[in-house]
Amino acid sequence: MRALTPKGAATRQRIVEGAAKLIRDHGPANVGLDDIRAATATSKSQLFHYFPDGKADMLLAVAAHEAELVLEEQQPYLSDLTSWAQWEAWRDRVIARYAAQRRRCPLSALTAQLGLADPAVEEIITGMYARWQRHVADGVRAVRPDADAERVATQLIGAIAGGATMLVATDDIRYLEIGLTEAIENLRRGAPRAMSL
Amino acid sequence: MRALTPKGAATRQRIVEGAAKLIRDHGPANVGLDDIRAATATSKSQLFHYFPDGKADMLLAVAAHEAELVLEEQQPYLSDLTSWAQWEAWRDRVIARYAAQRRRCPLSALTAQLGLADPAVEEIITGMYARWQRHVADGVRAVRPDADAERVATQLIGAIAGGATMLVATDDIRYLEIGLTEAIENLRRGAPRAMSL
DNA sequence: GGCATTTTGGACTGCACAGTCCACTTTAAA
DNA sequence: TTTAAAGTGGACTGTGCAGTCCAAAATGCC
Repeated sequence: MRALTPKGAATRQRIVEGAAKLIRDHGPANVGLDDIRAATATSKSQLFHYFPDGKADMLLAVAAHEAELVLEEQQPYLSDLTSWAQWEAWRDRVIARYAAQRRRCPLSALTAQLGLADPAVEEIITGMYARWQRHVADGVRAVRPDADAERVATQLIGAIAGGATMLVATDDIRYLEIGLTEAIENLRRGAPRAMSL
Repeated sequence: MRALTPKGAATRQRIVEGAAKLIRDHGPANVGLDDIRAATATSKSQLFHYFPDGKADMLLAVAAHEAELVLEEQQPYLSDLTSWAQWEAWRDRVIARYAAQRRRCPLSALTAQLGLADPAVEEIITGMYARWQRHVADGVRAVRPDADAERVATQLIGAIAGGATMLVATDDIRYLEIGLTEAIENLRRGAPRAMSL
């Protein structure tokens, strides 16, 4: 797998992006290797050349790719939540992104397909959430140094996850709008300290 | 499909419950009709006798069954959120239920498998959430008549959905604990009115 | 230019698994 | 007790699709 020539790397990239698009459009369950082959102008042997462990291997690469996009699409705000204005811009970006995507959440579809049992999948997902939450916690510390940043960040990530889940389930963006808005509002007006459950 | 004798109804029920258990344990993708046949002591012809449209038909019945359970397991609290003590008992029940289930969320797994494209699946899911949210909104009106009950209920359902999603993704119950606790706390101390986004 | 390695084409294999078929048995109503 | 309908058993079929194989072409290195 090492020693990829530029040409090879380009092909591999083409496969990942082509597969990602197909999966976004039709769902992982409805996309076969032949579809990917056709959409990316490749042959069966190429697919297995770049992903020796087969389809699972490939979907894993697609999942990693999608996870990366999730965070990238929140930039530059996510890395710079240093003012309430930035927080609002971030919130609007997140809501707009999910509103555009509607029910098509490639990442949740992929993980459901691959199964969290696979440690590699789990690593991708938990890693992404960890980075996401770290950025948010940094932002909390910037605007509310007295707050329990980790707790607030946990609440915020949970609100987004819930909004996304409900969006997929009911095609209604309000769960995300309300959940995220209230959570930020909550942070803004008070400063929740660690408390017992 | 009408004219089910008691024996037939029992068999059908046995199939649904047996399939539900298998799916909870192994995930819908890893359960075939032969597994269900073996686990429920039935034959292929019985499966298709009771579910003429095949596997999808059967998984639909399983999904409806699981959706029913989700609400039932929150009773009697969910229908009687008339005091803060009841609210806390409800919260504890919800958290305990998900803590016990850990990553195995049969409903999300099933819907991911069946796809929300199917109107029958969507009906089951949206119907369940609608009933859930209605109960919660009733509870809000009982303890905070001045609050925007629908908005608060939306926030609460979103927090639970997010907690469940993060539990599946990261095997960490704190998202649910914190999200639900903060949302209730938020309701308790203030009374959010409708506000512009 | 020549040799090794990477990249590519596409036919072929294997099988898991949903779905079919028909014969047999049990149930229940008249 | 007869008989029509519901219930049951299990072998069989068809196929969609992941994965294999080998041979040919392009590429890179000395």
